[in-house]
Amino acid sequence: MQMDERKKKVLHAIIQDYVTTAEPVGSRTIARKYNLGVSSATIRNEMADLEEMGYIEQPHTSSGRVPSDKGYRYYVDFLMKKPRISGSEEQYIYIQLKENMQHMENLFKKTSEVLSHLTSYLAVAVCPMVSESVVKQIQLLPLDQEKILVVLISDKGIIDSKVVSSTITNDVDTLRAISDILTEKLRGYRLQEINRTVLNEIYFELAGYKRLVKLILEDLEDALNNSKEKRVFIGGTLNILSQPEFKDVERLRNLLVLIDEQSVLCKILQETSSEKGLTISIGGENKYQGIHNCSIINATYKLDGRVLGTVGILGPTRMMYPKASSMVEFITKYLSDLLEEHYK
Amino acid sequence: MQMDERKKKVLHAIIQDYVTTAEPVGSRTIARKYNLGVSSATIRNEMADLEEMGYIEQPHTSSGRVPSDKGYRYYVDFLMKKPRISGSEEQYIYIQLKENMQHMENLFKKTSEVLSHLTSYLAVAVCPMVSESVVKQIQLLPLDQEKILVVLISDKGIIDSKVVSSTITNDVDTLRAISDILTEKLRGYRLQEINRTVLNEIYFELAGYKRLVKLILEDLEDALNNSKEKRVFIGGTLNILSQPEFKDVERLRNLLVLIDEQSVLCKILQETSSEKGLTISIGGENKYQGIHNCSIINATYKLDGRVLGTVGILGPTRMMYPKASSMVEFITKYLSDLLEEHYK
DNA sequence: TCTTAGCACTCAACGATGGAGAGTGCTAAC
DNA sequence: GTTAGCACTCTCCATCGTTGAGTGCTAAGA
Repeated sequence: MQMDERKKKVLHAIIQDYVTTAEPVGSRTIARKYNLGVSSATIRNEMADLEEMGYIEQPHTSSGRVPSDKGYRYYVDFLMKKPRISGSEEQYIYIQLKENMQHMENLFKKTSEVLSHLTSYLAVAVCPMVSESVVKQIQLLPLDQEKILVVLISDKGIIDSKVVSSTITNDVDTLRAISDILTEKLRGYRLQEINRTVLNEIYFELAGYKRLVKLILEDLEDALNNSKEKRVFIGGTLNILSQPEFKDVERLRNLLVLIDEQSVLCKILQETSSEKGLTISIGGENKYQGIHNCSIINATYKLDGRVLGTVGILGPTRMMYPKASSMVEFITKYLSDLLEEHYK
Repeated sequence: MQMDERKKKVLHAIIQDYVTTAEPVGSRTIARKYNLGVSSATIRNEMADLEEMGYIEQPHTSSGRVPSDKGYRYYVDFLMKKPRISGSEEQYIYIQLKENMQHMENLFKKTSEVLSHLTSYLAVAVCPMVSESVVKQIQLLPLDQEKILVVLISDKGIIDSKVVSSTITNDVDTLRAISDILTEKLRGYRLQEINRTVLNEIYFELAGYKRLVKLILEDLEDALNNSKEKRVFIGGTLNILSQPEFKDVERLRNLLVLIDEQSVLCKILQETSSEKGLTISIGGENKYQGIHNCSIINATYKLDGRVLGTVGILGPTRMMYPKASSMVEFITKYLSDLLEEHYK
């Protein structure tokens, strides 16, 4: 069977209607609300065809039709038009994000808030991974007799600070000297690139402070390992409660588990995203079982051509794809611009 | 009417049964399961009395009884015995918390996780307020041509670091000099005590860097203001989904709003807690409307005799008060010990 | 050949009906 | 003061029409 113009229009109408009402759509509704110039009987025939082709489904005989994953996929790929986002929304994004440029974490926290607020879905923003950062400076500060503060500064201003206990020294000048050597040796490396050779050099030069250096390097490694779970921000948890598909507590649980275990969510987002712009995963296309009735729209932001992280939206399969897509696209583009401007 | 021994036993039995089953308790159930040595008819008479006194309620004629807020209050005040927590639980707490002593934030995050895990309710841990901290050191580090990193170190190792833009200077030695002056002037003050006089002194001594100093002091103030919302950790969100009282999405929403707006939750906890140990607020005793069907058990932890913060449990009014109380009490006591040991 | 009006059919949703069961209050006997 | 017995109440649950939205099919019309 072929997908002719009228079938496309009918499919489009069904999806539009279903997305707003969340109720199965009948042939009469289509004939009345979307004037395609034909009667409900004709629509009925088209719908039977669309069902045969797998684009729509019938929850039970004698109910209206509901789009299938395949139907949404066709819609997303060929039918929908991404709207330009409105001037006021644009302004809102500009203001909110610019205000929070200072701290990387605040920036992405705000991003998730803004995105969820503008779309009424769940929004997820993944901070740039520490492992992608380039070491800029390491500074040791004496806290008191036995404690030293280690501050790690990266090119993107990501800072990890940690208190390390050491009885070896707390002399300001000694610590400064150690800081300088560490900085000199490690500057310019990405955290994940730091290798045996460099470490050996450091151990050699700072032979007298081996224990202390070891603690500091362990700290670095910790920062690497912990970074993943720490750096996911989720906004709009409450929004999902308004969606009729989550009126059922058991379904809700699936999602809340994800929110609770941020690392899983992060992984899903990372895996889904592709290098080139916007990605949309619909229902069963998602690998993770728990979100087979959800869709994810996400996009990556970049600095210097390198992909730094992902921002996305998670909502029911019955989602306002055009608006959500525009939002995600716009916000990641703007994030890239901001980062470029600020850290270049 | 008087509260005699048998009435106490009946009330105790009703509460015990209702807490485990979540179903209204009938006279026969009491007579069968809790051998009080009398028949169901006698229990029935006692229950009628207890209802008249306001300790129990009947959802509708011909259903069993349910404890009222007043009933729980009587139970908590006079009937329940707080159990000693088990050795394995004790060990679990010791290990989990000790492992996370390094970072204040990790410690309290873990506290909320441990507490929620051991009780199956929602657990909330409030980090020591920054405003209670005493300034120990302020350090300025040059990041690049235009940016300076401000690190604030307090007596309890709480650190706030922020990037400040300034074109005035980025000379290492100048910054060090400024750091020293700031540290000297502010050391020993609690953040909330920093007053006009001190600030004027600082402005006077650092007249040439007024703009920079102003930025830094604004940073301090920010740290103060933001600290509240940042420093609440909530564990066990998923636990509440298992409670039958939250099978209804609308009720659930009330709680999730609280979790989303952590500042409110924090405030509730602060207001509820009293100086002297454990506090229990039952149902309607809570001021906040949204949790009139919840109870809060919380206690404060201290350092040096000063109350630093609060740790608590939030669950349905139908709660395992004895176990939860013991847990909260034990964990706050242990937190106090840990802090004493570590920061004294 | 495509479109449409008409009609019989299906099925979820809703409300009414009527036991079954759990629990109560009251009374009278112990 | 306690208890057995009994009538009564009310929720819960399953059953059963009724209603209404929607379908598929057929036959007539363009």
